[in-house]
Amino acid sequence: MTLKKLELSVGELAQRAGIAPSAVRFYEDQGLIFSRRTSGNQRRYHRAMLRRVAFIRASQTAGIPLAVIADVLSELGDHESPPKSMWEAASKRWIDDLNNRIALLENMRDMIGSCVGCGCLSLGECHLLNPGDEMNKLGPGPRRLMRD
Amino acid sequence: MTLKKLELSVGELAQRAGIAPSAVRFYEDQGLIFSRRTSGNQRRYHRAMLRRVAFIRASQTAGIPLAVIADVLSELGDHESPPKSMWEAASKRWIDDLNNRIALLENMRDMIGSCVGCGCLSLGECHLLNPGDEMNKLGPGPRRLMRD
DNA sequence: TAGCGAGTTCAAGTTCGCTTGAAGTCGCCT
DNA sequence: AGGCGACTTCAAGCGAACTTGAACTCGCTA
Repeated sequence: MTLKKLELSVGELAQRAGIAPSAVRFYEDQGLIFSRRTSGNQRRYHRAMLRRVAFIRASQTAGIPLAVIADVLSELGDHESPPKSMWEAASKRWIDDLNNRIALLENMRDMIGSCVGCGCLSLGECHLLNPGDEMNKLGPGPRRLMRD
Repeated sequence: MTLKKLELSVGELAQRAGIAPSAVRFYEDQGLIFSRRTSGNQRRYHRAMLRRVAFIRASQTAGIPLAVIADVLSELGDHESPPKSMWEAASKRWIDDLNNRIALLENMRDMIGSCVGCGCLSLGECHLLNPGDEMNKLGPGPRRLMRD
């Protein structure tokens, strides 16, 4: 019946993307998405923003901070057809990062697995708890799970 | 020459664990580690706390929030020989969680890999950006990368 | 025993990723 | 034309994980 809208209000985008309207505005403030305004100053989002939000959420799920997502997204630009080379570079960045994070988690998991039942928190022979500085090097600062 | 100390001050523990003294105190406030006090009210940590801090940092690196770490650690208790069954349960919890997170990251990576060069942020055929609700289901709330 | 680097507490500040609230405006349906 | 739900901005608040600063005390060394 109704024909497919190509512009969405904040509330519509929010609902269809599965996030709160406040989050949509927040993302726009942060330069992650953009909109045009109606004569009455209301936001109107192109349907493409749905995909952009999906990309943002997916990236977040992988633990990538908004600032980094914004960075990649801004390199992609506001235009409709982003340069392929840019997207390739961004993808490489993502993948390298994801691979690092996956490796870390796998190490954790395997170490914990080998720990089961050893009671190692009070004994001395666990290689999770005596990792020879490996872990210390990897996560020194505050909540820096990733990035540079 | 000097014999191995079995108690460490805040600063010593901090340095040897590779974190700031303020972080050490913070962890103690949060019940992640504990100490005895000297007659002059200064903290003295048992060497075992080094391992505990290593464990905390390792867990954090895997993206596990302090509250959860504290939870597991408190179940393990302050005593020297934690019940094996408890440690097994905790390990299972960790491993399940890690496996979930690893799967998520691998999906992300593979999707991005298959995206290289497709320019999909503006085109319509990318399965990263049109994941059929998969991703939306997985990461709906704010920064909830994990937990329950 | 004096000095001073390291320790103490407590309150406030910081970043991230939003949410909430107040005060007011828009736009669509009847 | 009126009504009311959805929109607007701006400021403040929140929880996690710490850091910073002020004001003061300890404890080891010379």
